Amino acid sequence: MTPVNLKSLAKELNMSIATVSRALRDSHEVSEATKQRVRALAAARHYEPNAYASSLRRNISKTIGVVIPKVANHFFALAINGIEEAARQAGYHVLIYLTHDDYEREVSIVQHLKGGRVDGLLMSVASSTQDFAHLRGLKEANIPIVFFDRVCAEINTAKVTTNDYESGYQATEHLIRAGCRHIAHLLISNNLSIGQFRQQGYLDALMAHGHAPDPGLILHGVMDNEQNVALIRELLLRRPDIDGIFASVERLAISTYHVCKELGRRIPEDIKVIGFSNLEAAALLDPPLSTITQPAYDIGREAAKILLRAVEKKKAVLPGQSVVLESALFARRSTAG
Amino acid sequence: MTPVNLKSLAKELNMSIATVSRALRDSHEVSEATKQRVRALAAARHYEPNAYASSLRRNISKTIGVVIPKVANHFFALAINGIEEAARQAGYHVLIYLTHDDYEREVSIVQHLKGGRVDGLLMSVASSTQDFAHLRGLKEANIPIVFFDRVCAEINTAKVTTNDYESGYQATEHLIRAGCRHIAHLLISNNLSIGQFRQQGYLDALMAHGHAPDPGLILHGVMDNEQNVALIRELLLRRPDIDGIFASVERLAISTYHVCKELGRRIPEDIKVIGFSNLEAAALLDPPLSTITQPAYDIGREAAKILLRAVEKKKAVLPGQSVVLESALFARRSTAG
DNA sequence: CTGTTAGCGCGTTCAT
DNA sequence: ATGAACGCGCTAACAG
Repeated sequence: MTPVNLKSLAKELNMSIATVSRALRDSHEVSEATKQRVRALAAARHYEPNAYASSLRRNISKTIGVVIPKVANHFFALAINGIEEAARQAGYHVLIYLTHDDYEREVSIVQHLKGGRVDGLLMSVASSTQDFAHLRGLKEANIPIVFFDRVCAEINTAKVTTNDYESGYQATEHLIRAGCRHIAHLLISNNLSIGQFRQQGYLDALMAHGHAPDPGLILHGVMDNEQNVALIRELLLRRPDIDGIFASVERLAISTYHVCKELGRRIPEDIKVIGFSNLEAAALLDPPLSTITQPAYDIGREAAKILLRAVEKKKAVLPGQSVVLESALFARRSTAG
Repeated sequence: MTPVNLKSLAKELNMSIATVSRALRDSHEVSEATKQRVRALAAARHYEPNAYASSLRRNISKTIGVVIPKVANHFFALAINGIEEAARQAGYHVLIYLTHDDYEREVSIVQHLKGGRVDGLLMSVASSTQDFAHLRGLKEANIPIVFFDRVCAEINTAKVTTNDYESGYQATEHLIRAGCRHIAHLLISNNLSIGQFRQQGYLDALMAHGHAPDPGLILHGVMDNEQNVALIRELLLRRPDIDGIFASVERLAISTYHVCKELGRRIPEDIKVIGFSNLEAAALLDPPLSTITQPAYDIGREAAKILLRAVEKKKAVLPGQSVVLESALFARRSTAG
């Protein structure tokens, strides 16, 4: 099995390696006749350039890395879809890394990536991440980074998010208008900016409509879903006055459904529910779940395009622009007045 | 910004590049003292080896490619999760490529990958793929491949699937036992083996219980979901005797729900439904959807492990072993007797 | 237009 | 136990 590379092609064609290389890259400084011969043989031999040799020489990998907490989550799956699309169109490859929301793993991944395996990085930070030293080093490594959805405020670079504050406000206002007087807010307890924005929207909407925020109505969920179910059950039993729930995370909305069924609390008659969710089947739930749905595909695509633009220009540092795409509110029977 | 590489480290330590390289690779032919010094400086300078130089030299990329139709699908998302886990544990990187069930794209991707960018390939073939020439070339390129879920029978290599025939049989039998007399089967019309296996299970189950298979009850869906809804509507109107539906694909099951609601056909009173689905929220649908659920994470993980074992052994060709994992049937209210 | 030469950063000889 | 030298496959600078 003789290897098919520039050298073997050049030998068979009786020309230099450089000429073959130029011909295949369609250089203007090579005759059309030569190009034809080279291309013909390359096709016949099924020549494929060695990506690593090329990367090493040009110091460009034509690869971007995507670091996300998880992939078994409709939001991230759709985002990857958008990222892959943008990357493919630009001739880039996509490396996937999952942090599982683990800080150590995130650090390890990012550290490794500084070795030059990727030309740029797309990232949604892990919820457990608080120290961002590992991200600062990227600038020195000449690797631009674009955050999407779960951004890191401390790093000055491009960010693509959704209008989380407004969405939280709208969701809460929607419940208020549907007649809810005691609206609980379920969120995952971490230091992610999106959670904070959504919560602030919730709080401000309450205030704007003359409802006094009640700390006892805010439930901080955890990673383990079993525990969340227990926490929600406890909350609903402790506060039977709750007549509305705004879940900041899809999983908490789903768990709310389970608990309500268990406790015999009817949705939406007893409690109205709305949640952040990208669940396709939300409309088919029993009852249908009202949702705030993020344009996940567009977020991924937009973030990738911004990154690739920077990569092409060899800009290691991106301007701290913040692109905000809008989520959509789908009111369904779960919040019917 | 002086680059941090073996050369710069060697210069600063007053030793040769070779020694630094050996020390970092923990070679036994270098003194412990030297190792300490090298490692200390490498850590201080945040040295990361250049993956491409290493790959070029060793002819090993420590990277596997995953080629799948889509990622915004719970099955594939979970599979990637399993793949990434196995890869990470073995120190491998994961490149993702989406075919969108397009044959041309699949060929283009596979062709490109022959350039040596990956050490191995995991693949679920596109539904439109009929010619497998592009896959045969992989053996010459020394790239082992493992198929999962959507396998290619014509290529002799390892495959990881679920027991699709048995699942189709069980699903149908479940409907029969629930009292259904006219069971329709919805599948996506393509040449994928899984669809054929599931259909055969359906047919055999009917026969085994004395039901004569009726071609008029088998609906071949298409890619476009709008059309599927129309086709299902037409089928239910044309055959009001249908009292059971076995959907071979999640999306068709969901569409069935929509059509039934539209036509006022109650589930499960009028029609009982069961479908292949990895939808987490299936239990919360209205009414709950009975499902055949594949162990997607395990499929991905298992496939990756088999591939990585071959990669480590530099085996370009894998024995044609077929690993079959079992799906689980979750009977819910949608098929209640 | 084409050939020669010189690396990219690393791992592996072969010396010593 | 360490260093010098070569080459993986490719691209770019410089000749001619």
